[in-house]
Amino acid sequence: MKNHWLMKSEPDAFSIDDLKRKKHEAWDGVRNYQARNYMRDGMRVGDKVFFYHSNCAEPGIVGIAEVATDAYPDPSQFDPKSKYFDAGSSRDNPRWMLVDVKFVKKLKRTITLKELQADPELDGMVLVRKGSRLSVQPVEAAHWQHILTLE
DNA sequence: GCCAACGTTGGC
DNA sequence: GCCAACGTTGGC
Repeated sequence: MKNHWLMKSEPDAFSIDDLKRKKHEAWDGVRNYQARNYMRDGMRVGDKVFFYHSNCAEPGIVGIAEVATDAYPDPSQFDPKSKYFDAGSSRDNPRWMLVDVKFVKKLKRTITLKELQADPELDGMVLVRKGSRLSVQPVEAAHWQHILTLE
């Protein structure tokens, strides 16, 4: 049984169009343990991912991606020049893991946060929980299916 | 740009 | 182990 996920990205930094162009992307820079754990322990190659635009004029789900690799150490944690450098991590015992994702499709329209919040079918979804900031989060199968019907 | 909510750090 | 201070996320 495959799991479903949602991953947030700021479109100014990396948008669904960037993923479409590059086809494939290492999801680096996650520095939250819960999000890391989902990538490291929960994700399997082939799992589907909602691509979500955050911190922008119209936050919402804009596309679908797919987990393309197993988890491996995020290279940026070892790079002193990277803003994601973590002096507390070592190659022997890396703190941060990531997966690569690949482009599947761009939705015909943005399914906005506003409509997701207003939809009673999505009660309890991590994304719409008050104060939820997780940038990598699981999506229940029923919620996934329902959201697909909204496109 | 503001600020509420949350996670992390570090003093004690 | 508590909790205040700080930094970050992300909607608005």
